[in-house]
Amino acid sequence: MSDGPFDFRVSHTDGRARRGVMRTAHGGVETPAFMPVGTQGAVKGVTHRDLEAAGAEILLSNTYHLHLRPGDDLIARRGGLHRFIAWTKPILTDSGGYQVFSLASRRTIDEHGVRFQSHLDGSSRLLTPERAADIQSQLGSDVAMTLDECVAYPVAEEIARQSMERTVRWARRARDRQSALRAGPVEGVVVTNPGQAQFGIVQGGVFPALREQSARETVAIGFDAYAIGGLSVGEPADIMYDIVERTTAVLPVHQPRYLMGVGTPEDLVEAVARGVDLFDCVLPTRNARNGQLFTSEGRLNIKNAQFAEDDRPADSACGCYTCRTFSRSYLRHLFLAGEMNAATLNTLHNLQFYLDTLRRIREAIEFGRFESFRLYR
RNA sequence: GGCGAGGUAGCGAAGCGGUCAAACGCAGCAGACUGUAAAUCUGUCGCCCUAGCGGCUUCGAAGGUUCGAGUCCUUCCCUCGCCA
Repeated sequence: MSDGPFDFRVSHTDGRARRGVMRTAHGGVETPAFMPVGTQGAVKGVTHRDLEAAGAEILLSNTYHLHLRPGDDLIARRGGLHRFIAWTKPILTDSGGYQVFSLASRRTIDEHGVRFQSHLDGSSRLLTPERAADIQSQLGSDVAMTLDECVAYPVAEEIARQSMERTVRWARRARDRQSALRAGPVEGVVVTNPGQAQFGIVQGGVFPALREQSARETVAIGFDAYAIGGLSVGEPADIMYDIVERTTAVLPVHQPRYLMGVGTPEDLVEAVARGVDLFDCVLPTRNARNGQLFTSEGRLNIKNAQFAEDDRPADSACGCYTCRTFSRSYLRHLFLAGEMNAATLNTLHNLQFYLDTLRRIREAIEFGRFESFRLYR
């Protein structure tokens, strides 16, 4: 585990829900927290200023994508990812493990690592646990994720087992590599953030026994926090909730739990109820660009003809710039006209909705009202 | 007035005797999206319904040839271009 600035303190609990603060080399994050996804060093459609105004305290970015373009060497020469993208708050970088899943048709995998055929120029790119750690060291994110294998759903138990066991072995290698990077100079690798933390990732598909084994063995390696990966890949929600519940039960209570890639607003509430502290998801940003708005009254597809002459804001309970200023009628027009403002305004709103939801979750936990919030929000 | 090109579903545009209610694109309508190869993708898109290799009415108009016509013939109407 890190002896750097990384720290996590739980200040309140309500049932299994926890409210706390996660400290990193670039500042603190109130948890439970939602991390907007900025894969390539930017959250699509909005500025950093917008993100801060909406209350974002931490961004997620991506090892694989930044390695391919503009390259982690270039970013290291710029002084690291924070300086390069001019974001002063915490950043967590995914390892490229999700690309093992999403780019399954363009990669081969073996014990050594994953060989990708770049989607940009077709070149062959090898990502190993060590390489992913090196790249993230050069990026200098506040939290580095270990390289894992995210398997699809459904998957046979034996396949899930082999994959999970390999992910544990990879976690060990990633841990050793980060320790080496911390212990002294490593040829060809620049450490742009000495205070970088490292999270291990639990896998095991939808099989409780595999999840428990994965959690136990990953915790035994010793990380700053633990993520639950490989969920929300197509399995029913109640299965996901069940796996989350069984997994958090095995994870240390004094360290953050991060549910990767999740989810819908309801997923977030249900996961917090099961002891999760961190989330990231592309839903608010991607769906915004595709015309779907998350509101206090459910999802709303701004493209629908029923909004053509609707003068109300997207969500009357929302205080974001979009909702304070524009009508559904205008938002629909912008979207159908292909104006890029449509993507921006929709993204602004969806992120505000997500960040507000987490804010309300934190308040509810703090005041011991989480269970009623969960039921009646 | 002469010569030439052309009139196909909301628009553009294929089609050159049967498998055409009619390719394809756009527009329209609806849906999907969960550690971002996504401002993307899917379905639908003449009318009717019990929604089916179902019924009905279409391809400028009217006649005709043919077992069968959006596709061939005749006449008419209308657009566009060039020449008078």
